[in-house]
Formats: sequence, C-alpha cells, structure tokens
Amino acid sequence: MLKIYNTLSNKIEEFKPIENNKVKMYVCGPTVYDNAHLGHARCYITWDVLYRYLKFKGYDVTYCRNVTDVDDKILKKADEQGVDSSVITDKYYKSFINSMNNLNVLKPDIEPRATKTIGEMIAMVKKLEADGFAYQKDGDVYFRVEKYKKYGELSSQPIKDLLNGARVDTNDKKENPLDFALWKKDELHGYNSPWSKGRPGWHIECSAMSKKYLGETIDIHAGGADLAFPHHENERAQSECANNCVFSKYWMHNGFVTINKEKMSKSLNNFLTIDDVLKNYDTNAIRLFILTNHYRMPVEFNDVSLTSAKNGAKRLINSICGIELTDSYDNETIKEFESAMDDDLNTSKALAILFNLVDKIKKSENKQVFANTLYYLGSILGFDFSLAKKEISKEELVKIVKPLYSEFNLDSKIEADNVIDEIIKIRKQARDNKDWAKSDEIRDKLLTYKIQLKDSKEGTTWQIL
RNA sequence: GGCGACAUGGCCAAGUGGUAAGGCAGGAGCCUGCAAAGCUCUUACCCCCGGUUCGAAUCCGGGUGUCGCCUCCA
Repeated sequence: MLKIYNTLSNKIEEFKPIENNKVKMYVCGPTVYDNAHLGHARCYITWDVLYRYLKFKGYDVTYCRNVTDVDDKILKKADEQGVDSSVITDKYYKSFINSMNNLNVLKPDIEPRATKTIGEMIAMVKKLEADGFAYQKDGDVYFRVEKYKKYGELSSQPIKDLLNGARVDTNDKKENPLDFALWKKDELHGYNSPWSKGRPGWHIECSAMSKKYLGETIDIHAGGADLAFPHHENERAQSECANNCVFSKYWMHNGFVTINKEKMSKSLNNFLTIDDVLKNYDTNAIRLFILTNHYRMPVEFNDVSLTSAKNGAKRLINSICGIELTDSYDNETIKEFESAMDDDLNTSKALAILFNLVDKIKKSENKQVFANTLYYLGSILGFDFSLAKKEISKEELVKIVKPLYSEFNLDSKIEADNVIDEIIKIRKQARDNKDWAKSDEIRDKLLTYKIQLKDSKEGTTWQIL
C-alpha cells in the first residue's frame, strides 16, 4: 500500500486514486527562458521516479508536465535581444528536453504549452469574475483572496500573518495586498481579452492547463517546495473557486539542491546547469546522487558527493555485466523494494536493497535471477543500464585498435581481433626478460587508448574501459 | 516578525520504542614482478540538557545550530 506525504495535510497518507486505478498527476514544468540547472534535475527526476513507480504499481497514469512559455522573464530576454519571445522559448524548450533525455527522464504523457491554452485561461478568469472571485482594475484582473476561505491552508500560512510578512507586494490596484493577478495588461506583448490586451498571470496558467488536459479534479499535483507558496496556493484558490470542486487530492513537494548550504537558484546565481554537470558525471551518477536522499530533504551539491555517487553508480550498473538477462525475478527482493518505495518513496532504502543485490549477484549461484531483479528494480528508479559495460562490437574494436598498428609496428595483415593479443605477446617477451620498464611502458601506452591490461598466473587479459 | 524542516561514523544517508540499512572514502588481505581493475573482510551508541519508560537515535519539554517559505524561483 503506497503512502505519500501530502503537503495539504502535512501528513503521510494512504494513496487512493479518485477513480479506480487511474492516476492523474500534474507537475509544474519549467519556464523556458534559460538552461535548466541541477535543481530542475532534482525536481524532474523525483517526479519521474514517482511516475515510473506508479506505473510499476499497476496504475493507469496520465502524467502532465507543462511548459511555461508566457512570462515576464521570457519577454524581458526577448526584448533585450530584439526577437520574438518564441525564439527564446523554442531555444530553451529544446535545451530542456535535451537535458531531460540526457537524464533518462521519461517523457510525460502530456506536455502542454501555456501559449496554446490562453483561451482556456481567459474563460477561467471570466468565470471567476462573473462569480465574484475576481475583479478588474485598469485592465488588470485580480483574485479576491478573502473570498476563498481555505486560502493559506496548503502552505500552512495563516492569512493574517501573511499580511504582516516583510515582503508583501503592495499595489494600489489591489483591494487587498494578498490579492494576486489573474490577468495583466500588456499592450506590447498581449493577447486580446475582455479586459485588455494583456497576458495571463503565472498561476492561472497551470490551473487552466491542468483542467484542460486532466480535468477539474486530479490526484497529484507536484513541484518544487518553493512553489507551495504562492504558486500552488493560488492555483488551488483559483481552480477550486472556478470549478467549485477539489482541485488536487494530494500535493507533493520536493526539496532543493543546495550549494554551500544555500538553495541553488537563478536569482542567487549559484547554479550549475545540467549540461555542465553531465560533462563530469553521467546520468546514473546524478540519479544516485539525487535518490540517495529522501525527496523532501535538501541535497547538498559538491564534487565529493557527486564523485561518491559516480563510483557507486558504476558498481551498481556494471554488476549485471556479462550476465544474460531473462525474466525470472527474486520476488522477495521485489517485495522489499516495494515496501521501501511505498513508504513515501524511500529511495535511500530502495537503493540499499539494490546494493544488496549487487552483493548477491557476486556471491550467489543464482546470479541471473538477482541480475534480472536489479535491472528491473533499477529501471524503476530510472537508472540507465545500457551504460553497463558490454562486449564491444567489431566496428568499435577496429576503430580502437587502428592507431596501434603504427604505434607498435605491427603487420597490417594482423586481424583487428588479434592486435591486442599480439601486443601482449610483445610485452610478454619483455616480462620474460624481466624488462619491467618496457613492460610497464606498453601497459601505460595501451591505457592511453583505454585498453586496460590485467596480469595473473593464467596470463594477461585485456579490457576496454 | 509569522510558518515549516533538519541535526546519525571521515563524507553522504536510512532508521519513529527493544540495543544502529546502504553508498563513498580509509584500512587489511587476495591477485600482480610492481601496479591498475576486480574480489574478500573491516570501523558509530545517534547535537546538548531534562523527562516518560523495564527499555529511546526513535516519544515529551527546554536549549543550541543549520536551512527553507512568507517576492520570481524546481
């Protein structure tokens, strides 16, 4: 039985979909105005694991992750560069998708774009205005927070204390400082609407897209912890007032990636892009780095942790090397894994189970069963086992071996398959003569071509790194 | 100021009442001419004080420290 932490109740609750075994989940996607950073990676990897796990549990999941392509920052950048905003959004959307693919994050079922949902947003704002939940002022439209009695419930913010907060946006146009914009007048970049040429507020975008693609009530709404207030709070207020029903049954939030103990973010300018990190660490290292921690806890980025994850991931992934995979599994381990994951996605515990499998693969007679199980469960966590070391193909070998002919003055008639063995023979002569200098020189030289030698009593074997 | 989270071995991190998963690093060993890689083995009483209990890392109270949200942010 899956249990998840619901931000709405601040409790771990049993997960029960609204409709049979169907799950509708919505994750707030990126605003595409810059390259995605490691914080985004954490977020989308976390929800990718939830998506994969729900499917593993047999749920019929519809996963919607939007793309925000109407936004102040996008327009600012477009204006600065003197281009249409679509130039900016297309560029960074592609970059985002590329990063997600590189991170082995599954494509959501639906990826709506805000610019394609403007009509629905306007309709929603009209409804809110007609029902007295919103008011127009000088072409802007604001949501009347006091009309929604549950306001502040999701983020556990007492409404009266919000007013006393140090950072409340005061704006003469608002009836109440807490009211937030549903529509903003913008003659320059705007869309036509009943109120003004303008554009939607950020919060209404998600409300409208969620409704359009998943319906008025969904099972899970997720995103970064920084979205809980005000974004999710506002989304919930709008949607529940406009639709007159529950917006989302469960709300889930992931913790941040920190660097020097501080939240990694654009505004603090202390971020590393996903592509930057991928230069030094592969996708499995990043997965392990992130999943080692519980998804609601902060994760501190540094090279020590990433290197640790890199080494661990290598061992995990390579442990299935050379074992033919079938479809026989160790059911007991699968149960353990499920029980860990059922406990609010305890990925740390799930990983411990995977590492125990690594041990079993080495020690058990039944290597295949444990290797299958590791592959199966590891894939639920999104590890990419295709990166495990495999037998290299003939073409690859030919390519690797090519420069060795001249390097070692070999006869060009020697088959690629035999080149390395031929060099080992040369080295063996040196070793027989106890010419260690020459022997080591050959070994080091081969290593520069990513060919690693291993000496043992039975002779010397080689391996491509 | 309001709300909330966290504090476990060298580093990271599970663990919500019965005497501490797992990863990385380190150490020892096997292997080797020496290495590398790989393999085997290996290191903790849980921030402080007080309380509840037969028994607490785990519950309660009080400290101390760190972080987050209250503004755009995953």
